[in-house]
Amino acid sequence: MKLGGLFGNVGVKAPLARAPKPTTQPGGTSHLEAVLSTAPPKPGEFRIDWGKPAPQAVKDYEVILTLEELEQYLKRCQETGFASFDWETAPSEEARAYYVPRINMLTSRIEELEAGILQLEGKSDATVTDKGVLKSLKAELSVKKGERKELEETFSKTPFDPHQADICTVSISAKAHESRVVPISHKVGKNIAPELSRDEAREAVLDLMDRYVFTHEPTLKIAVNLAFETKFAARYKRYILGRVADPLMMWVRSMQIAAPGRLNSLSKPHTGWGLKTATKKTFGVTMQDFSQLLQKKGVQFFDEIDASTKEGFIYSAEDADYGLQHYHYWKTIIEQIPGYDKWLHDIEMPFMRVIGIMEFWGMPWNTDTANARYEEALQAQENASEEIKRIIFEATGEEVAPGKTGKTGSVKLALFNKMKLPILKISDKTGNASLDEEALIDMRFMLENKLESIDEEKYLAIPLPEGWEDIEPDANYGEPGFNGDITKQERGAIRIKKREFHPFKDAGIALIEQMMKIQKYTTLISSHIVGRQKYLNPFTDRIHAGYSSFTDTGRLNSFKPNGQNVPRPDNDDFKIRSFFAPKPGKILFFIDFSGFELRLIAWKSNDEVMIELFNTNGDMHRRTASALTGKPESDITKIERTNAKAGNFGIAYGGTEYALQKTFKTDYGVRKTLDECAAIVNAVKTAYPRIPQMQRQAILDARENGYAETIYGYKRLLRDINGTNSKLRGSDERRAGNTPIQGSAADIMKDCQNKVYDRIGEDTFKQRQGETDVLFTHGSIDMIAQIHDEMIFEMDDDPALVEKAGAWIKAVMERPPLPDFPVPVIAEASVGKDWGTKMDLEEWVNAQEEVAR
DNA sequence: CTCGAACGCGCG
DNA sequence: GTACGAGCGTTCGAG
Repeated sequence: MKLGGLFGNVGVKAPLARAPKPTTQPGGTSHLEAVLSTAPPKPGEFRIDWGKPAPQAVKDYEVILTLEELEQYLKRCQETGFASFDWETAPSEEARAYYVPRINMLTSRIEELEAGILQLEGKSDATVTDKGVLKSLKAELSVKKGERKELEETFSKTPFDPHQADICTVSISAKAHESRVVPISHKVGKNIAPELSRDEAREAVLDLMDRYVFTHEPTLKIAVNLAFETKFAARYKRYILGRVADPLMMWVRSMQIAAPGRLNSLSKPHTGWGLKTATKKTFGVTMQDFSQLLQKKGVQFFDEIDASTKEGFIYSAEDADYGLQHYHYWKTIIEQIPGYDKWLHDIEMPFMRVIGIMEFWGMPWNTDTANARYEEALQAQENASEEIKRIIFEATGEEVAPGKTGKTGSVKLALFNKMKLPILKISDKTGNASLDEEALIDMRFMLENKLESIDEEKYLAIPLPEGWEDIEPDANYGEPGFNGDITKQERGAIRIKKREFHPFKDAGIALIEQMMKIQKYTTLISSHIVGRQKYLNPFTDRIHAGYSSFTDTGRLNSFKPNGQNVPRPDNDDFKIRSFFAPKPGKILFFIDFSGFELRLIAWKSNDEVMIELFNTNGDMHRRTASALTGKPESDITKIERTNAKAGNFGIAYGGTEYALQKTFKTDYGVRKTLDECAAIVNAVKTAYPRIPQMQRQAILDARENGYAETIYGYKRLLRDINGTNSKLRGSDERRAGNTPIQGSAADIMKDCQNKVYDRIGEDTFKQRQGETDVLFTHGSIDMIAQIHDEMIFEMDDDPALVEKAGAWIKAVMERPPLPDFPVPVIAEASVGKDWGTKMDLEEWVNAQEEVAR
């Protein structure tokens, strides 16, 4: 690799071919690196000149207390082209009115209980009744203390929730080392525009920021953790448009590639790299600590300090200043990583706003439906548990505790030691018997077919030879029943045929049935009903899942709760998706990429067959089935198509026959031999010869580069691609094939969502300016979730609006991701009153028009 | 009593 | 030995 090619035309100060200066900057190993830099870079090694950040200057920090001054400073942002900004937030009046009395009530009850306990404990002639009362008082005290602690914690976190907090301070920086702080709603000291109410003042401040900065395309809006700033802007119906940057994203993404050793965690690369840490490590500056500041002032929330004094505003001022300084420094780093400046500015940093808006809206949740189904689910779980206890007791006389999973130690003991059911899978790490769905399916199959080992499955298809009744399969030469003419397979078949059923066959099968049920019920209840409802926001009646994009492929992930793994109705007895239902007057709109990854494989591999198929609206699964069976596509049965679908799907993962076999067993309920699965894998590779070719090429590229790359330039290091450990290397080879597909899908989805955010922001701004011809306004069309190849919107229940907006979104998604993209990209839209019942968009619009007539 | 590993299951 | 990516609840043993 040529250095010039790698670093070509980037705006760094020092020529890169020479050894970097000794430095204490991230990734810099000074002397060692200087020596090594004369050798060509190894795969995955980026020769970064970590440079030297500009030194700190005398600070120009001021408080702004009039709207006129604010306007002047925002004009200065337009002049410099930079607006680094930060919100400070504090609980809203509503939130305070909600939490404070509740906490106080708990406190007075706790005091009452403590007094009662003290009195009873002081009693020398305590009766049995007294002792009972004392015990119950202590129990209640412990409960109340727990409740208070939880409520206090929740209250203390309200500043992070735009539905329970307000912006109380804004800080803005147009240039490094200068910063302006705008106190809006502090309870002490001076605030901006004292003649206005605080809500009016906040509106006035945001209005200026909106007009001069957020909607001023060329001014670069900079915020560390832009998702947070976006959320609070959305609270006031403001959108951050045009050019944006998030320095946190810049330093994390830079180090992920160029200095992974500096990160605390490779899987969660942002951990321990917040603004304060990054500023210490990059500039050697210790910023003021937020909680220490509050503690020093003896207050709980930021709006309780006087931000009009130097000591009070310096904290906010620093955030905006260092945000900008980080931007300048890390820009010199990302420019040295090929493609990263563009990818970060065009895709990744603007996407932080999408994360913010999706976290802001969350998903509507119907508590009544959820509670009703929860009762049903608990009953089903209880029934399964009782059945497990009963079956094992009747079979063995043992009393077991099935727990919530039916797989506790006592159950395993009864299962394997008393009932002697076959052990199917053994864990590599602990040597314990596994009882996952696959193992249970195999166990049941063995009991049903008298197998002693799952390897005997292959004998079941062997026809029994003539006179098998008289043949003893295990007899030696000369012994009665010996027959030297039968094959090993026939011997196996006879052995099974003559065998008795397992003594606990029926009990075992019944037990397995219940174990499969209880595990599924427990997962549904714990993770998907209780585990979601506990995140219900009392101020919105919605569930606001968190999102992040620090995954290895660049995909989004979701947490607290995970909004991307809600069970599909076809795999969920309790229909949990139907709990997600908007209020009357609203509908949910779903739009998903059709066969997205397969289309990206067609692009990446340039496979003529796939390209032709997608361009002629052909059916890829049918085509694979045809290749597999040799039959014409018109004769392919549903089952044959399903088999092929599993094969097509698996190929993207670097598919093996073993994994395919398992997929068939657990997902499709079909038993297939390894040979059959290998035939399917082989059929796919033969039908689309460029796929394996592309995967081989991807491995070669990754070996040379040390990373895999996506369509718009995200890079994923593959540290073991040239390693000696064949298992790890194999994993990285499959990743090399898969990451450009999965990661490109993520890039394209982000780009689409960015465009939707922009559109909503533009229309919402226009509406505020008095324009009436607007469609995508905040509160009428809202992007509320993303599940990898699907976006979910909440919209007004207005067919004309849904149809128009749907068409626009569809068009955005169906744009070619690159010029001359070889296959069409297709998005399919549907509408539902809730997430559990969807209808095609067209169908729904027609039905609505029917109703209207 | 807390914490983390292992396991199992939900999604694309 | 047995596929890509992700989060979370339960169980169980270590500290």
